[in-house]
Amino acid sequence: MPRSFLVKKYFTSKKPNYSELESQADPFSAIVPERYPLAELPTGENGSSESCYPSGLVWNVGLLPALYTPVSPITPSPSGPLDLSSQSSSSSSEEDEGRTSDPPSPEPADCFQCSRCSKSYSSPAALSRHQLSCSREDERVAPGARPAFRCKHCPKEYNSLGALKMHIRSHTLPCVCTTCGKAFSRPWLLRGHIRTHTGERPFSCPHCSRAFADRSNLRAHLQTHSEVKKYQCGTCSRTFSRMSLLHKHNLTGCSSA
DNA sequence: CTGGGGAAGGGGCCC
DNA sequence: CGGGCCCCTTCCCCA
Repeated sequence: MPRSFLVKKYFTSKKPNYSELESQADPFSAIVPERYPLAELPTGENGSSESCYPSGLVWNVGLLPALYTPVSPITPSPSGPLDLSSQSSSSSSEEDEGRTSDPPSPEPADCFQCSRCSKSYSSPAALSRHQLSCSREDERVAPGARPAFRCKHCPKEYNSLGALKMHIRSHTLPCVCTTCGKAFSRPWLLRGHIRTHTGERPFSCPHCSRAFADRSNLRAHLQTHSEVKKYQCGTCSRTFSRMSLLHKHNLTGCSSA
């Protein structure tokens, strides 16, 4: 599956107006809201609240047999699923025609592809990073017993139908932003995305005036206020606020190494 | 070049 | 079983 964050962003308003958000009286209430502060779904001309369609509308459960392969040793049932090659191709063409989160592929394809899951990356380093987690994932999925459900869009396998269904959403991308048409696998991903349109930032830093649309980004930001950061280089003991920074540090060669 | 912010993906857990 | 949320992770972009 193409990963949307590998393609150039096409949203225009990159920097929201922070001043609109600094008026929050109690930053802690914003950090730990009593209820998760759902972004208001756009209404009116920006679209209806149905930007993410209820599962019954777009996510047609009846299609499931066409989307996974039960590989149960008890029920081989080769005649069970539909012709999945045509199914998956029609589905992927559907993604290609607007359901995908990617812009219409003006760029050359990434040429470093994972042999396990077929994801593509633009550099060998990115691919090798991915393969670390991908192989761990395989081991997790199949520590000994063979998983029961296999995705028809990629080689991933799961030992529960629920897990597979969840995964398949990443192919079907049923949650569509009515503002920009971008599609997402889960409603809360769409809600987070909608905040990029509305500028809503419910997660405020208690130490400074910054606010964030995403709790994880706030968490990463909080590391920048900490003297000793979470991720430490084993060689030089330098600490970093993000694992990606530590990884970069290691890639570029720790000076103490 | 580096650090940090923004945006997004996905598995796991809980209800 | 499904939806919602948490948490971690990844990558891009920019100052």
